[in-house]
Formats: sequence, C-alpha cells, structure tokens
Amino acid sequence: MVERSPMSVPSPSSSAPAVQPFPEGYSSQPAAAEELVLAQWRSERTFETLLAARRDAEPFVFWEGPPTANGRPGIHHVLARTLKDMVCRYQTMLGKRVERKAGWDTHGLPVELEVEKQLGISGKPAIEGLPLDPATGLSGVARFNDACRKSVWKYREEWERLSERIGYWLDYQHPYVTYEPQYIDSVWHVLAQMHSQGLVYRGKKVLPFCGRCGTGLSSHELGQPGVYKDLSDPSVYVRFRLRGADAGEGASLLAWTTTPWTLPSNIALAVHPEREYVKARVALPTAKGAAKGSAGYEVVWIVAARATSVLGEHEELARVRGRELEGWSYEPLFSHAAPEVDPGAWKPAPEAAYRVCLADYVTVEDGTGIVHQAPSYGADDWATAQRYRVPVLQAVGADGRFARDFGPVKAGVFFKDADDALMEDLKQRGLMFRKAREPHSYPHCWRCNTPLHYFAAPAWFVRTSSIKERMVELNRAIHWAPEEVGSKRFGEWLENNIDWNISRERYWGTPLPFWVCDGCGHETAIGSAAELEQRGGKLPAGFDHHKPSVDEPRLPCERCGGSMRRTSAVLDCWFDSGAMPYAQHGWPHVAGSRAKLAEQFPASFICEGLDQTRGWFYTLHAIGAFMTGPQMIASAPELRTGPAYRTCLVNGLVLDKDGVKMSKRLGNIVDPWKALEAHGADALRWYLVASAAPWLPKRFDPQSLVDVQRGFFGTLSNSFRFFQEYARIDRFDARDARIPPLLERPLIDRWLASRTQSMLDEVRRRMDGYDLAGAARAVEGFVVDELSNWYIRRNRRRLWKGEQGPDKLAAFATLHEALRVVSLCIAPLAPFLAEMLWSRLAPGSGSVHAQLLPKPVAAQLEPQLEASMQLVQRVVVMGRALRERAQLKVRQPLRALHVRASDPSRLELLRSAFASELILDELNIKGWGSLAADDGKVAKLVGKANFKTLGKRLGARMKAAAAQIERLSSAELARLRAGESLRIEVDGEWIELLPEDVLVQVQTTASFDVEADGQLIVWLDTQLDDELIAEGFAREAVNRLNAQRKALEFAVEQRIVLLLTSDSAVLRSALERHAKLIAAETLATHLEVLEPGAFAARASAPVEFDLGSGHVLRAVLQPS
RNA sequence: GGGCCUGUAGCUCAGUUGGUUAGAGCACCCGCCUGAUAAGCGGGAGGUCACUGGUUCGAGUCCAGUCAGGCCCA
Repeated sequence: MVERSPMSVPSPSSSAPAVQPFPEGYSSQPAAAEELVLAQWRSERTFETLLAARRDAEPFVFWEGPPTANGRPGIHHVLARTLKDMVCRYQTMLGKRVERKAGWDTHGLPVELEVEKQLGISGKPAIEGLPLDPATGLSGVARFNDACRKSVWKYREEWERLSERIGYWLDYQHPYVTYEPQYIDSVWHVLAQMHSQGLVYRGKKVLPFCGRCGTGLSSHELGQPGVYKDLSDPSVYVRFRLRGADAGEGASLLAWTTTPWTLPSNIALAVHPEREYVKARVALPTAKGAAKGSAGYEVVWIVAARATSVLGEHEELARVRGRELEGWSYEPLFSHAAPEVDPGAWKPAPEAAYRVCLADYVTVEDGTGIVHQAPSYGADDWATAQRYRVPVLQAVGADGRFARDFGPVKAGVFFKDADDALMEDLKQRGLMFRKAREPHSYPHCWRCNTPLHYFAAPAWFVRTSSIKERMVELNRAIHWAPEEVGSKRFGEWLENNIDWNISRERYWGTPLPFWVCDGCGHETAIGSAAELEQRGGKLPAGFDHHKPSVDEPRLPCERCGGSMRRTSAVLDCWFDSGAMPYAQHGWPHVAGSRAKLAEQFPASFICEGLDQTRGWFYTLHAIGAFMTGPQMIASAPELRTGPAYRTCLVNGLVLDKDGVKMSKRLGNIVDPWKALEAHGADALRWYLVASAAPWLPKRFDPQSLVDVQRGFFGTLSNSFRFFQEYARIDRFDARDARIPPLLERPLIDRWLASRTQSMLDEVRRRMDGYDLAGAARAVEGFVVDELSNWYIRRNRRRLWKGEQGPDKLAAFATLHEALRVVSLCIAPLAPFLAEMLWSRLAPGSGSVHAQLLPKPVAAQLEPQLEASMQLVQRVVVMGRALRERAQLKVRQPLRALHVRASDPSRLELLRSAFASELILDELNIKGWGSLAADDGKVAKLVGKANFKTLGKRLGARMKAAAAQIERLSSAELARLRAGESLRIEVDGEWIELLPEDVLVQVQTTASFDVEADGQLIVWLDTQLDDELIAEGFAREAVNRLNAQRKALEFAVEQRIVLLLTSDSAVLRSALERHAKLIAAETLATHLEVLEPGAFAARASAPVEFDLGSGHVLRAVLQPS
C-alpha cells in the first residue's frame, strides 16, 4: 500500500478526511458503480427529498407524455427520457421546482389487440361473446375490459426499472393513469365543455376498415410495415349506359375500377371539370380471324388523354370539357338496389343519383378519367357525394361482407371474394368492356392480415376547424427545437386542419359521455360520474366508467321525455393524453385541482419524438386552444391564455448502425439493457445526447458507445483518479486556509480557472437555449483537451513533488475546483458519474443534483490569458512537428528555439516568463535562440484579399482586385498593417483598401526547415553538442531504468541501488555527469558508474538497454 | 400522391448572415511519452460536400430538379 508519495512530507495539521477513490473497476465496469449510486439515491430518497426541499420554489412545469406500458421500452425511449431528464435536472439546479408526474396511457387498440391475443380470440363478435370466467364472474365486454385493465401493466415493472436504471427521475409513486375514474371524469368534463359550446357533432367517417376485427384503422396503423402488399387485383373497364337525352347511339360512359365489389354500391360517376373528354366509335370485339368491325361498333365516352391507350384504334365523334358532362344521367348497373344508408352529414336527394359529378381528384394517369363513385367506400367519394347530396348505398357492411344476396353474390360473402362473380355477371350482361388482373399495392390489417375496405362508419367529431385561427396564432408563441418543426411540419398541419374524429367503435377506452334520445335524437353531454348519477339516478356500487356498465344508465330526455342511451363509441385515446394537463390533477372535481392547474399550466417544457407532431403535440395544442379560449377562461380563471406548452423539444428516431429503422421483424432492435450492462447509463446517455442534435435521426452503433466510455468518461475518471491519489496522500483539504488566493497562484492555474468559468458559462448558455448536444460537447472539450491533456499533464510534478507548499496547494485547489465545476456541469447528463465525483470532491454537501449551478465568476475570467495559452499551444504544436521531421525525440534536449512573429503583441506574449517556460519545457529546449519581428530574412509578407469585406463592395471586380492584392509589395503591406489605407487601381477604377480588407500573412523564404502558420514562423536549432547529447543520454537512461523498475514490480516509493556501465566512454561520461539527475529520478540512494571490467566483477544478471546509435547501457537495480 | 427532415473523410458528426486552401473525434499508418499506466501525446494519410442544373465576382451554404433514407399525412 502506498501511504504517501515517496518524497512528500506528512502534514500533521490536516485532519480532513481523505478524498475517497472511485469504486474498484469503474473504468471497465461502470454499471456496477452506477448501481451503488442508485442504491444510495434509493436509501436516501434523494429525489423525494429534493422535491420536498423545493416546495416553495418557482415551478418549472414539465409534462410527461404517457407511454403505454403494454409495449416494451426500447432504446429510443432511453433517448427521449434522457433529454427530458437532462432538462429537468438542469432546471432543478437553477433552483426551480420541477415536478415530474409519471403517466400511463392505458387505453386504446394496441391494448385490446394484446388481450385478444392473450385470450385467444379475434374480432368484435368474439369479444362480445366471451364466455363467463368463473374466476371473476365476468363475461363478454366486461371480462374483456377487465383483462385490458390488467394487461396494460404488463411491462410496467420493466418501464420503471429501466427508467430508474438510466437515472430518469420521475414520480412513479403518483402517476396519472388514463383509465382511472378521476381521470375519466376530467376528460368527460372537457368533452362536455366542448359539447356545450357546440363544437361536437355526429357525422360519418370513411376509414380503412378491417371486417374481421370490426374496427377502423388509424392512419398510423396503416403505416405499419407490411400493411401494403402486392395483390393481383382486378382491373376492369365497365360500360355505364347513358340514358335520356344524353344517350344517343346507345353510348356508354367508360369507367375503370380495381374494386368491382363496390360496383353494387355505385351511385354516381365523377369526371374532371377541366379535362377534355371524347366520344369515340370503336369496333366491338370479334372472333379470331373475323374482320375488324364485323361484329359491329359501339360508342363510348372517355377522357381524351386515355382514349388511344384504352381503346386503341377509334374514331373521335365529339370532344367536350368535363364540366359539360355534369348532371348526365346513366342507367344503374344493377336492376336491384343495394341497401341505402343515412349519411348523417346531409339529406340525400333521390334525383341526384346515377348522374355525372365533377371532382378535382380525377386523374388521367390510369383508368378512363371517369371514376365510379361509391361514397361508402372512399373518402373522396364521400366528399363528392356530400357536395351533390347523393344518396349512399351500402352493399357491403362494416364486417366486409355482403349484407344480403345481391345478384350473383350471396349474403355473407366477403367483399374480396365477390369480384369474380360480379365481373362474370357484368360480362354476361354486356356491360364489361374489358377485364384483366394487375398487381396492386393493397392495404391489409396489420393485425390479422385481412384485406381492408374503406368504409363510412358513424363517428363523432370535434369542430377543431372552427378554432383553427386560434391554434395557428398560439403556435407562434411556442419555442420549437428545431424551429422548423413548429413553423413547417406542425404549422402547415394546423393550416390544413380538419375536424377531429374523436370516436372509435371499440371497447377499451374512455366512453364518450354523450347520451342520445331513442325517440327524438336529442343529445346531451355528461361531465362526470356524479352528474350522471344526478341525471339518471343512483349508480350501482362499484360503478365503472367503462363499458359495459357505463352503457346501462338511461337518462330521461329533456325534450320529449323519452329515454336516452349512451352512444356506443369510446374516445380516441389521443384525446386522453391530450387532456392530461387537466386530467392528471382530476380537474376540476378533485379538491385542490384548480390551484394545482393554475400552478402547473402551461408547461414550460415538453419533449417527445418527431412522430408526435400529429399525435400528442397536436392533441395537447388543440385541446389547449379550446381550454384557454375566452369562454373557458371566463369560467375557469386558473387557465391562462396562451399555448399549452412553451418549449417543445423534438427528438428523432434511433436507427440501427446501418441507418435502418429498428423493428422486431428485422431483428435489429438494440436491447437497452445490454448496452447499459456493458457501458453504463452515463455513457449511453452521453452518447445519445452528445452525438448529434436531438431531432436528427440517430444511428445507434455500439462501437461508438465504447468510444464515449473510453474517451470522455475514461479521461475524466482518470483525471479524478490522479487528483484523488495525491490528494489522499497529502490529505488535501479544499477548505485549507493556506491555499493561496487565485490571483497569487501561477498563471497556468489562473488559466485553468478562467477556462473552467468560460466552460461553465457556455454550458449555461447552451442549456438555456436547449442546445443539449452543444452543452455536452462544451464539457467534453474542456475535460479532454484542457483539463486532462494540458493542465494535468503540465502540472503533474507540482502534485507529487516533495515540498508541501503554497504552490502544491495551489495546484490541488485549482484542479479540485475544475473537477468540482465539471461534476456540476455534467450532472444533468451524466448523473451517476457526477454524483460519484461530487460526493468525493465535496463530501457532506448532499447530492450534486440538489446543488445550485453557480453563475460564472466574472473575476476569474481572463480572456487575455486564454488567448496567450492558445498562442503557446500553437507554438508547441509547431515545435513538435519540427522535431518529428528532424527525427529528434523530445528526450533529446535542444539548444534553441527561434520564432518570428509579425505581430508585436504576440512577441510580447511569447517573451513572458509564463509562455517561455511552458513552451521551452514542453519542447525540451534550453532557451530562445531568437524571438523577433520578422525582418524579411526568413519570410516575406503576402497579401490576401478579405473576400468577406471586399466582396460586397466590389462585386464583379472582386477577382481582379484579389489578383492585385496578391501583387502588393511588402512595403505596402507593412503600411496596411500599420493601420494605413491604400489605393489600388482595378479595371481603371481606384479602390480604397482599408487595413481590414487585406489579410497580411507571412510566408517563409528560408532554406532550412521551418513551420509557418501565416502569423508565426518557428524553427529549431538542431545542432547538438556534447553537453546536449550527454543530457539526452541521461534522460534515455532514466526512461529505461524506470521502465525496469516497473518491470521488476518495485513499489513506487522503493529506493534502489544502481550500478551502471557501458562500453561507450561517451555514455559513461554522460551518466557520470548526470548521476544526480538519474539518481533522483529513479529513487536511487546509491549510484555508481563503473568501468566495464569492474562492473562485470560486481554485477550479477545485469540488464542491457540500447540507448541508440550502439550506445548500450548495462545496469543492475537492487532494492536498497 | 402531398408536406417536412436528412445526405459532408472508412465510421459518428461540426460547418455562423454565401467569402480565401471544408474541420473534429474515432478507426488506420508512423512516431513519441510513460510515477494518471487495461491510460496519454504528436504527425500523416483519407473528401467530386448524394447527383444535375441555376443565381452570384464567389455556393457545402441560396434556388429548381433528380436520387437515396426517414417521419407525418393522403
């Protein structure tokens, strides 16, 4: 055990506790060390204590977007949660109170699906017909929803465990849960408010529908991988016979469709108003070998652009614009009508049926430019039907099956299976112009692979389009990171706002609180369970807001006295999460919720994935725009006008290392647990945040994690380890009164202190601007380049030298302070390492996360000094390059360093003892050879045009001017540099050149090797004399002997006896001359340089080292 | 089909209101240092800034189009 450094003197006065080392193996096994921190946070209840301590502080409002716990958390959740945590921890360190209420999104289709799978059933009939479960006494929907309620917690434990493990501080003790009664009461209240303001209405929504599951699919579901599959679909051209005045010559309208099953529901045809349509005469098909036209001719209408490709050879009889076809009447394809349904949104006009409509969406890329319309089965068709008040037919029901026998198709036939029979029927009746099969990309249910059919299902809407202007206006007040998500993606989405379809015909969701009268159709909205009871009588004990019990209460109709029943649908679960600002507090029913809302609204900050733009970001915003509108504020002053959230940070997707989206299907999902185990949470967090701006898609490459761990974390922990080892030995105490004030410390200390404060300043500025990656990089650069690779490397000896004096204390204190500030600055992003550092650097002061982040100390900022150091480092880099080229290793001392500087202030800086000592010591050079203004002997001045200042002024003459400037003489350039201006002639015009218009640089003209960077010229005196060579040998010897000490596993303080010899007299003399140095550096208490003969007589088992050029050192090292 | 984002060295990324010869880290090669040692430092090589066209004295940067990847919406 090393008790103290070999040459240090004990300092009995110090009673400070020794600085504790890091846990064993931190560098290779950070996960284990992090677990210790977690255990400490748990046992000390650090998070809860911190929240309590900030009880009365100014709030920084953060809302957690609720994840659904029935999916596994993945690596992208680690990214989102790290960003959230980083901001929340930072704001806490600014003294704010940041409540972080966890939330669970518990409703919705994914849950239902999971449960269907679990119960081994599929589709609505199976759910409603679920048999009695003896264990619970439940059946049907009650049993199903009961299972859903339990299922949502499937991965809760893993979510909480992962969140804790990555250091995401969130209040999981008091989460909001979207299925709980008080939450639903709140959502009902919001809906009832909307209803009372006339924003809720009943309509129909055409959506992709899965007949088997009995449900519409969201567009998100349609975007699932594998939904679109290539099918061999029919491609049919059908004759619609014109009738009445437009019929002439038995002409037909030729329409094209790939969905013959919708033809029984045809009710109109659509043409493009601006396109030209032709009336064409074509030959009827003939038997093989028969003459063309032998079977006669027919007349068809088709868009001009498609006539040739569809009809082939034809005779054009007439040509009109599409709008002239409007209103033309045709014969229904089938004599027996499909069932008619009430569209709800309009009252159908029977005379509008079977006519030609105009529609802009008609294309001519394929088909005939005449589009068959079946409003039930297409959103575009629906909109057109609404404009023309066309009736709506529905041969195929929600289940995807024919509702009743229809010509050749029997009732119950699945729509996809009806195509052939229908086509055959049309062919028999001479209405099929042509048929074929073509591959088409057709959507399928992502759950059960059933082909989807678009279907007009009854739906409830919120008239968001009526508050569009307000939403657009409020959006302007939101700080989006990045800005363009708000202005473009989100902004344009708001501009094109359509009413929000809030209903879903499912089971596990917040039931819509709308009751409709069986008799007169009057509807009413209920704002809470209490109100339901008040209006409809006592609710049964254990009443649940969900189906089916919520469907039982009937209300008396205020209008007609009839009975009102609840509409069957449940709420779009996006509404649940969008209502969380209010519902998480149970507003307004729960006691104290009004005050809570007043304080926790609006959000200062939210952060979710880019995919939430039309999800949570929208629903929060839309509901917020309503809730902060003038009518709401009048009745609920706790709501303030303005957007629901002030800052929204968007994070991008996490892709695999090849840039491919992670999916179960591809098996390229990164398991966050594996990454955590191998590299720790800090490294994972740091990598995810620092590697790029949060909103850019990120490629997750495990190798990069290794780099982060070895690079930043390795360097920082090594720096601490270095400090710790000597601080412990010397019992360094940061409160030691003998520590010199900063201004009395060496300049390099003041430099590091200044850089520390500059770094702190940059971190704060970047964090305040939500540039989280920039903040991380600022610390990283400081720690690696400045703290470790420069300050510590340059100052190692000050910490392990013998004397306990002010200089040593100053070095300790400077390093301590830098590490202390670093631990504060990394706390938001690397909470574990920060805690480990803090508890060792500032023991007894509590958690680093409870500290206030200091403001930069202006008095410690010395920009001049920082600039000087940059100059020093530049000269050092140039010197190293020269050594490299001259093949002179740093151990070989050199006589002199020469510098030419064009700028007198730089010369001044280099002449300072601070710069001189650093440069000469770092480069192992005895002294300055010359340090002077350039006199033209090794360099000349070269002028270069400053394009930035001149370009705007000169425009097209810029090129000529630049050429002129390059020809300026050294004398002219010298005048410019002295601050005078100059006139030059360019293309016959005189131009005034100001000093800043010309960049004056020095260029070397020397014949020997120099380094030049435009400002400085540096070269080495490479002449070696005996003295330098001897010292070089001595240093080589020290190097080899110390390596040998290590090879022999001597303890660092082990004193030795050294016997040295060499056949080279030159080397022997060098060793003798520098014996003192060698002894000191190798801790030799006794050193003898012997003649080879004498050495051989006394030495047993000597080791040999070649010190170069055949000078071989033989040595014996023995413990003394 | 529409909107938006991304494309810079082998990899991960910077690149200010357009301005001289496009940078960093990692990896690679060469060398160095070693009492922070399962670390550290220096040097080198490595680029058609996805492609095409345009605006401009000047384009990685602005504009239009194309290609590729992604997100969202139809």
